[in-house]
Amino acid sequence: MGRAPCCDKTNVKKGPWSSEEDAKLKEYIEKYGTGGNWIALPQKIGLKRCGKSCRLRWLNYLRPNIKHGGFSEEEDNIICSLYISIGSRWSIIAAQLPGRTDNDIKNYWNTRLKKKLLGRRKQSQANRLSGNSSQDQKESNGIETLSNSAIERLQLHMQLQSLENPNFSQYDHNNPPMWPCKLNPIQEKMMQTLQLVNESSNPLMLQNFSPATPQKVEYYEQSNNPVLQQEYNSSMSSMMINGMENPMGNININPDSSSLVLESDGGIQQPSMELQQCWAFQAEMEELLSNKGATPLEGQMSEFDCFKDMHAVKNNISWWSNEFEANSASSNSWDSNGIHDHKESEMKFQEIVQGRRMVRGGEETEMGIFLGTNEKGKVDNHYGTEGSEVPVKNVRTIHNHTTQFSRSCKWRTINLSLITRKKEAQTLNMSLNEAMKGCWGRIKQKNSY
DNA sequence: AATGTCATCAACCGCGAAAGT
DNA sequence: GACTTTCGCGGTTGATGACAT
Repeated sequence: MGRAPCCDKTNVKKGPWSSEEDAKLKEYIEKYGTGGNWIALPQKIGLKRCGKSCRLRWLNYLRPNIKHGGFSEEEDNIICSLYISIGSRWSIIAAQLPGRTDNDIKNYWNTRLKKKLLGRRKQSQANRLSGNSSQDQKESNGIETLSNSAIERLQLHMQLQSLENPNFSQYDHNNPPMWPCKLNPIQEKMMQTLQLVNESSNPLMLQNFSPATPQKVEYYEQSNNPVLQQEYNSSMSSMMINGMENPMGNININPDSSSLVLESDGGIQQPSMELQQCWAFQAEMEELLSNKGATPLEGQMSEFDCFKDMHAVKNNISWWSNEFEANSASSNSWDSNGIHDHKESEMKFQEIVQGRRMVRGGEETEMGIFLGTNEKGKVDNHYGTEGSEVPVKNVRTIHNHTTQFSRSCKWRTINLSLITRKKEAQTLNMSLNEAMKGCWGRIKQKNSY
């Protein structure tokens, strides 16, 4: 049985909130609270909104002490560092930044910080290629040297921080610092967060990050930081529960090895599931950062370089097959499952796009009919009239204009829409063109080639 | 001025987890 | 234990505006 809808979709308003709606919601929640039931809330207030929408509006916008924009350098560092360490767990990251919402941070990361990071990475690569000194490379980017594990990255990050901040002791692989080394607020926050993450997901990891040495205990006890205090108390009580006097091991990083070995009294432990996931993520991040995906594999696109050329677009036609639909219907991610051989791609291309070749300005251009609908069947009329032909390479341009260049997913939904129409056509025993009526993208006359 | 490109961000959607029955 | 409802999260989208050509 499918999930029951949270509200009557036909009877709820969507889109931007008006100031009246905001005022109603704010006033009610400030007076009575949410009542522990967001779904029932809009009815009580008399708002024609979905409960989820109310919740989102309150949490991301109306709630008191929300900050918008103007991220500080320190906040940038925290976000970057935590993202590198724990990935896209925005709610956890947001918890470290008072007044910031997960949505805000997510947007900020996706639109700015990620690019900043990638920019630094590229600069670093350029430096390396141009034969800059090792010192230059070291200075160029902390990300460059980060690898292998969240913890190692974190420590390397701290190492880099120490170069900038003499108060922060240099990390020495052979002599790992005894706690407490003086952490700056960012590092402290990161450690706290990692600890909380580990605590919530893996008791073993907590053991490896909790106070072990007398110095560390003293540091916690003397700390005025309520978070540290609380953390200390909880880890102490955890010890009591487990009946362990000194359960903590040390983290031993072997500088010659890519692996992080966790040692405890019981010997070498396998890395936790959480940590392994972290590593897997790091590998992905590393790949992303090193731009390995810049040249799409056949039928596959990198997030930052989709539609790189006609050839790639054409090969991607294989997504239009029914098999691809079946695969993609249950997954939001790109993979190679929906990729079929090139011949099939060609056939689909010919069959669906009805391509032909023409010469324009001395340049041979492949023409096709562009489909400009999204998966809801909504037509984008930005470019002109129904059924127009468009240079296939222009599909990319249209796609750019209406849906943003880097959104490969949108391209997929466009394709899926075509699949849907094609199926309809099969079911109704009609031609694809008939089924597509009203759904072809529009190309402005002015844009004619 | 028209068109094209890109950035931004509020809001939506679907999913899994948690809580309730 | 099975099923339903609600919450919270992260991914994604669409509208809009700034800037470039």
